[in-house]
Amino acid sequence: MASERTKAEIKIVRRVARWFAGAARPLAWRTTPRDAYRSLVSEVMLQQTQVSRVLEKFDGFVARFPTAAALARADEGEVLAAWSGLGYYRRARLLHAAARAIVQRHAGEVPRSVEALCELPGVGRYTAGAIASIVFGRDAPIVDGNVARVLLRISARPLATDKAMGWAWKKAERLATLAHGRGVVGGFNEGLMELGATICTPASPRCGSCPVARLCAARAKGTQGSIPRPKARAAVRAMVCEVVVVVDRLGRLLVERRGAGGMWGGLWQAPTHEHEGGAAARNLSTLMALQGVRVGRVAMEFEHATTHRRVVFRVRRARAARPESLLALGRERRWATREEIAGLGLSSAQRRILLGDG
DNA sequence: TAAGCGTGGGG
DNA sequence: TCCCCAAGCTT
Repeated sequence: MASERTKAEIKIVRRVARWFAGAARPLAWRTTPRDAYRSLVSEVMLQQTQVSRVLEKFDGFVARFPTAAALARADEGEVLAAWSGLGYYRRARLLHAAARAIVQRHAGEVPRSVEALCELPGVGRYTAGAIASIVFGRDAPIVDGNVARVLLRISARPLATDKAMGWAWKKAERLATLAHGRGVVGGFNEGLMELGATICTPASPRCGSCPVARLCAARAKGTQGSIPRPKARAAVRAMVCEVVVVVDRLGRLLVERRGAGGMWGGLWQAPTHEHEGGAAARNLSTLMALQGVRVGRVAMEFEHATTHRRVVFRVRRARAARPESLLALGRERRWATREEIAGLGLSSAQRRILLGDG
């Protein structure tokens, strides 16, 4: 005999799955049948990233790397270039490592179990559950920001998303099992996310179009607008990037590769010196002067905001008299034409500086 | 555990 | 203009 809670949960499962069957947006990775590799790529791209941003990159990425084996064979530089502009670049390197693990440990086939998926680099509980349930129909829950928000509202729990993840996973687990028993776990899981992305949005949820509005406790109390509670704001640090765009006699530009860790890890840039600003700041123009480059006045300055930093880019231009003298110092450096630079992994700010885009 | 990691669009 | 964020993962 099902409890009242279970009866309500069964209704939620049925209505969300049925709604999604008719309301799913036709996205590039929603093929019939689903392809595990394409799902993996899309799920990693979608981590903390909006669908509209991913749509701009997904087709190009899977055209260039159509299988896990093809991705595994690629250089890391190629992968970062294909990821260029998407942000959170560590994901690209982890996805590359995941493809190599799939080739080495799973004969080139994306594994089907949550446990095996979780062992892949860059694949956590959410991504593993999404692939296991949506592609392979396994009994696995998923909780992302959308799902957490929808479940908090349905249960009228006034918590911040990040404080409610333990509760949300338990709730999602019960729901997923009920959905699995009815053969709709993938459609239910993805439907819950789709509901959060398109109807149960953070601001101004469209309850009039929601398939579970009559089962929603927050809706009944009118509190959906204040659930979830806002998260604590991340501290934002100020930073200055002193950049010199150096040109040689052939019109090529000097570029260097950033170290693997930290912000924009592994990406290419015009020679850049970062500091926190203020009186103690060393200046890249001084460093370049020591290397025989005469640096002009600031030619371009702009601000670039990230989640944790507010970065001022201060760009100077210079002409190299002895180009070879610049290559040995510090980071990996090379001279490159504009066409070559366009094919490198660049942050959006450096793309703007080096190529004038954006 | 909490901090670190990007981006461009929307309110 | 400014602040919020969006299909998280790693260390």
